[in-house]
Amino acid sequence: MRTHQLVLQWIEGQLSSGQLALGGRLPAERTLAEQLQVSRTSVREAIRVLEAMGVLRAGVGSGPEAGTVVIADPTAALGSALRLHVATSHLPVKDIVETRVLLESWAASRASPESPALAEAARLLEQMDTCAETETFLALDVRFHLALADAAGNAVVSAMMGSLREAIQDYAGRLTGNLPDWDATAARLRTEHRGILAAITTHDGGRAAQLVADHIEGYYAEAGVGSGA
Amino acid sequence: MRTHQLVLQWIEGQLSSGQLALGGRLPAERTLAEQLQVSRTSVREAIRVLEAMGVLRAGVGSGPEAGTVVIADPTAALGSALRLHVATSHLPVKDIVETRVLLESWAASRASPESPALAEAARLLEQMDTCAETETFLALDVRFHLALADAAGNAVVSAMMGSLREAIQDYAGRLTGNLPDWDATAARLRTEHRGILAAITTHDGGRAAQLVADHIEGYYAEAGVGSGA
DNA sequence: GTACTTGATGTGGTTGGACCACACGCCTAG
DNA sequence: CTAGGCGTGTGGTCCAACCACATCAAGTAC
Repeated sequence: MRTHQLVLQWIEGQLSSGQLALGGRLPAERTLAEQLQVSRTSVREAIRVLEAMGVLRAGVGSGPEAGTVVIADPTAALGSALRLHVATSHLPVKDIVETRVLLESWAASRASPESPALAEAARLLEQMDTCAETETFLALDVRFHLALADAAGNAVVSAMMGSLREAIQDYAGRLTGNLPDWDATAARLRTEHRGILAAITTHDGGRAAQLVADHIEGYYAEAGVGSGA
Repeated sequence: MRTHQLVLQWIEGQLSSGQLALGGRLPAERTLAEQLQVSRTSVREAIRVLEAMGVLRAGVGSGPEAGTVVIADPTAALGSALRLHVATSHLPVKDIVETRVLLESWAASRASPESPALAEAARLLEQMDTCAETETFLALDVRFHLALADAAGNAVVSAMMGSLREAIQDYAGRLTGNLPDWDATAARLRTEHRGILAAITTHDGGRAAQLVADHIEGYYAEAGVGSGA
């Protein structure tokens, strides 16, 4: 057992037992090193790993923002992991898109019309109507789809959706340049978004799922996947 | 930008550009530190992160097994990340099981009867028939379900399935103790497994998906979820 | 009395150097 | 030709020191 793994186990134990909860602060690195009878180096390596997994956040200085505190950002961990494995060409982009369709369709079919996340999605749609710049539109589009996923009320699906999005963010951004007529595409996206929202609010989960699948696959098809770009 | 993140970027760049591929070896820590003009500590922190994400594997000593080599184990990264966030009570086990049902049902509906993974699944079923010990049976059961997921041919879904399984492994193991009659349960599981495999080989994806969903949910229901255990 | 300056304190961030355990492969003694 | 030992290179660990930063308290000027 390597030393930093010992520290990892200790911290995970503190988390499991509830002695270290969300928002809680880890002892200072030097203090923790002395407590566990290991070097500060090993403590830092463990903290780095947990930081990469979205469990901790390290802040320098003094005061409430400083120190190493417990956060909960599953998306960060899954996202960078997926991105890295895409970089090694061992997770095809095709599979990521396919998985996203699967998760988001399911989320749409399960989304509750009364969910606050769905209200947020509706607000985002309104903002997209009065939005001219492509970049802003795309940012709102991302948030709309994430809100849609949240509306299903499954934290794991939400986290995975967010991480999938993050993993192919650069890729999707490049695709936008392939579109022949952005204004026409944006108009179509707006219409489809409204259709999805309408299907959910009328409790037609099956139709919502189908619309989401068509929406995503249609975009990637138009933006060049499969057409040589 | 913190120093170790610089190293992370460099390595990710090498991976993206293909100059560092699966099985390739990273320069020695001391060498890399000199190349990038950073301390060995920072290099090591970056390597730790990538190791936790299943991208690198560090080995001491000399020879082919030594050094820091590129691997591809997306499951490890996603699994430990999910497990940690379950520990912080921010990913309910219920959501994990629900997601597993979703992914595995989809995989069953998409599984190709000619897939090598499906043949592997069939072999595992035969072994389970001639298996007496509970522990061995459960180990084979895990491998059967993972093989089922692989048969869909989507690397992302496979990785996520594996990581979900890993994240709740301890939890599921504890559940087994709640079963009133293990032999009866094992017999039922065997029958259901065969039914799933039969549905796939007869190209009845819809039925396979439904059987998988019933199979998983039935097990958790019997083992105590929702019945106070 | 109030407002500003200044220093003490504590945090993570980074570095260089040192030593250890390990595994391989050469090289020598038999 | 064989068997053992030693050199070399790898990651693993630890230490001591220094830096940058943020806060807070004491002190000072007004």
